[in-house]
Amino acid sequence: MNKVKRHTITAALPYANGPLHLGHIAGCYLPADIYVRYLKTQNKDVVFVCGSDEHGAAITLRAKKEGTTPQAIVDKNHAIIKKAFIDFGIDFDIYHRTSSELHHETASEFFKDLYEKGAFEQETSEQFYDEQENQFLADRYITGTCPKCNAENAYGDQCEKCGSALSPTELINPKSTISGNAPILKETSHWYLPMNRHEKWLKEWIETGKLDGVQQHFPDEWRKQVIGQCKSWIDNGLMSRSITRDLDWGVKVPIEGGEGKVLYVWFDAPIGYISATKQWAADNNKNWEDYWKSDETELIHFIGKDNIVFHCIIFPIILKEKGDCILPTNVPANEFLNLEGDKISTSRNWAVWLHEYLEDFPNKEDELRYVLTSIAPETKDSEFTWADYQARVNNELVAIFGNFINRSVVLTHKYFEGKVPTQGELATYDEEVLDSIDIIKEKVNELIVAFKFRDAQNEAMTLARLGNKYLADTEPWKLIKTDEERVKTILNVALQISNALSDIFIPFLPKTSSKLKNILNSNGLEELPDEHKIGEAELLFQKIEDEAIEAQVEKLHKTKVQQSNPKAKPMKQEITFDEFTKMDIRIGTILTAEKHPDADKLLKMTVDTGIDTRTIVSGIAEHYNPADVIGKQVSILINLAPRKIRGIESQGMILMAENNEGNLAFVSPEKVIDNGGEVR
RNA sequence: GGCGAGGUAGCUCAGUUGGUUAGAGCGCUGGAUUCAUAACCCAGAGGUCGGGAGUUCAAAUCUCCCUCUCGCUACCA
Repeated sequence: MNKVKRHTITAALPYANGPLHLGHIAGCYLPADIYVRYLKTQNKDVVFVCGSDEHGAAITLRAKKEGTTPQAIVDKNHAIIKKAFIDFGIDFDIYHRTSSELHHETASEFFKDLYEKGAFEQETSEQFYDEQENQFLADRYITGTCPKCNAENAYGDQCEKCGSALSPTELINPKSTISGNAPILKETSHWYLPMNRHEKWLKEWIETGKLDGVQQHFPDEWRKQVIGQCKSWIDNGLMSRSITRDLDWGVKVPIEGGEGKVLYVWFDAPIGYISATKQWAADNNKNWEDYWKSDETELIHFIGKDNIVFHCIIFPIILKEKGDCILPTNVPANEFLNLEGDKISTSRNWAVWLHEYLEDFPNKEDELRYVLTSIAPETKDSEFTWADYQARVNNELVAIFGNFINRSVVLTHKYFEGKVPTQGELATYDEEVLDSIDIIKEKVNELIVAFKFRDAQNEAMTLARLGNKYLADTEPWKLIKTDEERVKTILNVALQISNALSDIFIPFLPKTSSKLKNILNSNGLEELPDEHKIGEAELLFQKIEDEAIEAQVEKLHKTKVQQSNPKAKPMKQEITFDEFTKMDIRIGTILTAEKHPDADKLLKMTVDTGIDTRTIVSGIAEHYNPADVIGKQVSILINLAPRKIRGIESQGMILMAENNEGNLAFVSPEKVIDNGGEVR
């Protein structure tokens, strides 16, 4: 690529369906913010865009459930998220939203343009339709029994109980969530992005960094897991993906035949980066096209690993089809952040919410930034624990950084009335220390540019460590009795280090940096001049007390307990006795059991039902070893229509009880019953 | 099952194209010190680099097999 003149930095658009947790912050917003703040210290031309992703069926569904409008839902969440970002100090140039008029316009134009270029294929298929409401039902508007785990109220695209991805037609007893009626299948037409057309250039672009023969990025600079994941996708063959939906909340499909349809969220959301840039450009007298269409612009997407396919495959296809847009220069996706030994989970409420942290730890934004950067999941999943948070704040920020500043400032006040003492003749040691300031700065910069923020921050801390060592080695508190001139030089050097720290930490700890600059009275000063008056000593960081940490751990576990003992599911619809007697449930004995040869979760069993011996395939391999189930008496639904599962016909269903954690147990008779005994 | 990424000191992590006694920060132990938020400074202990086999003069690093964790994916009546 040509010389980089400007930078377009994006951070994944948060979904306006709930608040942000620490995983989001560590995953993309904090690294993006560090990178951007660094670029700005270098006076680079940079725009940092983000915004709320406000479309999608999940939001309309929620609105319905809460008896409000989708707009009200997103207005509320947009405000919460935006405020949390501002309070925390993520410094977007613009935090936009996809429900804005400008975004609709932009996404609409994009679609139309690509449509006219023949980038899409139209396909007709059968989809569920609610006759009473006269509308097609998006995946999320259909619930039914999950075909995988039998949970009630699985959505048409996903079962939240077992996490399986579904398609609506797989659901058992599908129901429209709008009218409650059973939907019918009806033909509808949608547009698809035929991604297979793009496999060849994508593969070359990912693997070699070349696009149409031009070096566009350097794969060595990309994270291994990003390249690996992309190759995996491409090598498995890219499928056509539908980019429209029958829904009325979203960006309207702007072409003939598109009535009643909107763009699917993942098509519309990344374009949000562009519409945000447009808005920012309009507000700041800039030309947005410079930031998306110039090959002198570096485009960086900060995301979590769950977003790799969208940013490295789908969005690049869209951008390339558009013709005049640049492709991302790098996509430094982070892995996941775990919490206290478990995955972060919104549904189980196993999370530390950003807005709650900001309330519980006022004015400790930088402490959280420091810890999250120290443990950033850059190369593998990492773990946040409150004990570690406390240790890092107390042992590193307080003891090393804060302490060094405090001792330098206190000594200056004590001996020289708060004025920077004149630098006398420098000893070799002084020169070495002063030289290492620039060396460390240079190293930090190199690491930031390579997206190694964890290492970069650690390198920055070495300057504070060096400062402490310098004071310990030179012992000005002793020398003051014998050699005041020497002490002047020593403290001058210590203050120059302090000042350098205020610069070097700008990207990582912006609030601390400006606090330090206030203490040193050094805004805009690269070096502190002789006799410069500094402010009073003030602690940069406070220790985190044990009680505060214990309270957080307790809070976390308490909310989890609440969630893991939810109320039992509501009763299903009433049925008649007749309907009940249709089910023929018998006691049977498992005779043989083996793992299904082609599936991990399935056991193939033969059972004696008293009537016959038959084969049943059941998804319990993760809960039971074959050897342990042989001989067990179980309840079997024997008149269920046979069905082939992964190549083997299953003739009935073994009844299982399931607890809140998804653990399974056989429903067995309390004493031995003859095989074939009826359950009624 | 397929694919991708990981498994390195108590904890969080580095280890570039294979090369001398495997590193950092924190924690731990001991020492020194008092300017400083019992902070800082010095020293030390601590690792058969997930397990096994192979290639090589030489393997944490390359190859194969196994195993565990995370993600994507298939299967779950």
